[in-house]
Amino acid sequence: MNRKATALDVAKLAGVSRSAVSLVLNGRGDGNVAKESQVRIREAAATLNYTPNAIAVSLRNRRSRIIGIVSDQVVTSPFDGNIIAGADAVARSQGFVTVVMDTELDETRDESAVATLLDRQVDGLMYVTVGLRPLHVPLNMLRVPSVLANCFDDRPEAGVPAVIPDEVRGGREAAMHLLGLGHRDIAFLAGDGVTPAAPRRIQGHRDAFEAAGLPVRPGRILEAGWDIDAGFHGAMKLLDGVAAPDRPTAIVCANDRLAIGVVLAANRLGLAIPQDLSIMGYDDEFRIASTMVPALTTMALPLREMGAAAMTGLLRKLSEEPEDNDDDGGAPAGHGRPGHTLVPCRLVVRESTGPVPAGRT
Amino acid sequence: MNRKATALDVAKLAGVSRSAVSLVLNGRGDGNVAKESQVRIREAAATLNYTPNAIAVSLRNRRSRIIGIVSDQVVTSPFDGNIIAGADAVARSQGFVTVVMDTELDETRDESAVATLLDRQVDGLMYVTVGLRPLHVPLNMLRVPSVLANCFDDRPEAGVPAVIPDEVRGGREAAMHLLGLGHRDIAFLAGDGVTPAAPRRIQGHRDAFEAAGLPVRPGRILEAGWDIDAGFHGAMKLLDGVAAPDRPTAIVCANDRLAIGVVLAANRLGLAIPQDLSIMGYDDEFRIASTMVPALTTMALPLREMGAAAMTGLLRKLSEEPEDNDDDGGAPAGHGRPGHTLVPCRLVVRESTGPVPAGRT
DNA sequence: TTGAAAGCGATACCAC
DNA sequence: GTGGTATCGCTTTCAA
Repeated sequence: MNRKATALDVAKLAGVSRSAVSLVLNGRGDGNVAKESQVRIREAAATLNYTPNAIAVSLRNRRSRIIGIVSDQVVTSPFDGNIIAGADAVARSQGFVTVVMDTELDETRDESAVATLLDRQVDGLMYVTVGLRPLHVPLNMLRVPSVLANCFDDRPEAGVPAVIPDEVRGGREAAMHLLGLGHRDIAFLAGDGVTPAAPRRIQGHRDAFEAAGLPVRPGRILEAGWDIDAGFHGAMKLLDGVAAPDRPTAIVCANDRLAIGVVLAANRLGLAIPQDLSIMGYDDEFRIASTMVPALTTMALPLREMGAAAMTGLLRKLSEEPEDNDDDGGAPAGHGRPGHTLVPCRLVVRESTGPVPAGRT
Repeated sequence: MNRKATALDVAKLAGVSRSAVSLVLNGRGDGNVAKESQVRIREAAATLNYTPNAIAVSLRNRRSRIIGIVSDQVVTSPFDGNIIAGADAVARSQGFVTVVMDTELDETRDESAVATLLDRQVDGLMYVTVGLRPLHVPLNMLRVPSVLANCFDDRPEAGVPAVIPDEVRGGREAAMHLLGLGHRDIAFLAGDGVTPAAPRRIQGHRDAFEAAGLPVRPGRILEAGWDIDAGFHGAMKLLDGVAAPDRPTAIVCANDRLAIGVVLAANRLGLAIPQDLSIMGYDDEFRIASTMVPALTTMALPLREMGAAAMTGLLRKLSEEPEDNDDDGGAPAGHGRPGHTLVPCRLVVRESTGPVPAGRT
């Protein structure tokens, strides 16, 4: 195989001009090019294994059919990769290609990543983060249609639409699951107050109790961190040396890793799960929640759906305003703050939750 | 901000020709353009916020300074993302940009991903996989300089250099760590026989025993899978209902998730770690191994280094053969099979391993 | 129905 | 030292 064939090669082989080749291969042959020539052109293209040079096409058309994705650390961390998967699937299905640049959480690289992508003539941009968080949107993102996935503009007027999980509802439904199993004393191991996910999940938790007309016992909401050891120590604080009637009968964790820590603590204290203690995770982390012993009941983040929704909205905007710039950004479907699309989480019931122990209802 | 400035805009503003602009901005001004003009050109470029259109440059130069990375599922899975991080860091440091396409393990997308990247004029290609494995190299990869990271050509003549972890040595050093602590009865929970990582780690394990002149007890090597539940059940098989003298005093796991399962089993059986049982993981999975309770001693995969080594080799090849094609592929540094660069793993000692229990030496 | 020609934006050669 | 011009590969308009 030598250098790639060009449209000119195809034209020569088919005995026509470059224009004819272009027309036919872009589906605008009928009515412009003789049927016979069309066949010859297609044959020639096939034998030469011709695919148009995307660079030249981009230069000519001033559009590249590339969507640039800036990731804060989605690529390099173990989390949330499925947002990109969902986005990419939608893009591909519409003939777009995604290009991912990861800044590894270095905010000084934000603008340069966007600039690089813009220099490559991306038609649109998407910013994806690990974990829900406010984002200082790179200024240059406003130059092309853009969307945020798992993050939202930290400036009030929010010009860029955001697709985020409905964390409040997730927290609420997690609590409702346990409430429905008869639990009344439920603890919540939160992450930290820094990222907005934990507070929202807690908010939902409180909402559920309020709706049920039940009180949340004081000291039952612990800011613990996000990792296994944090879950372990949080659980020990709640359970170790505490008489049974004063122990929570269920613990909701702000993620699955915390839940692992809680299970480790329960094991060490000789508490059976879910007979003595129900445990819930959050995230449905891949091959963690489902393979834990016992398998974790958890609230699955709608990562794929978020990515797909964000990309769908972006591509819609692209096709609406083929060449223009700043539209007034009509609010996309969904509720919550304008410009924020909330995607619901999914309750996944497995083995780590069960009915409240007898005598604790 | 309107449309981007072009070289022509800069030229006009500075009162010179496009050629001068091009020369100056590419550092070839001295000796070609008057000092004075140079200053004016730079000023004009700055005020217009000019950056060259990368698409146009690529078309003209027939090189894009883009390295295409095809990932089997590195982006979308939680694993091995740091290979890409390491590769990207090296590429960026040399003025290259990486573009990642993830096939989500769909091999039918391999060729089309490569083709898409080739159409975009990538200067080189890298294929990255989750977990060490043989790869049926997409034919089109041979059209530009390429490299494999964490995988290797499944055809013997291996035209494409590969950078992979030294799994045999990793397994050996893991065993040596435990041997050094006095353990003599060490079990190995392997993944599956399908992926080459587990067999190689086992090989290293056996090598260490042989070098120490010690036997590996029969039944001590279990093919278990890769997940938490597999580790749990494997450990139960080794430990549950077995009299102390017949229990292994240490268990090496083929990854950290298995180790979590083993810890869960040990907890349930009332075995203290590491007093009664030492446990080792493998991978040093991010925020898993280090936050386990107890924190896991493990063999860290050199992901970043692998990515960096692969990219370094690729860029070197690019600069050596600026425009040509097929070189005869001199073997890169490293040992093992020619064209395979082995990167050593790193032993990380934490709390889950300790001296052999008294009486079991 | 077809082909010639004008760009898209930048680079590099070659006269001046 | 400088600016005109061909070229990269493709699309699209406009005459013939």
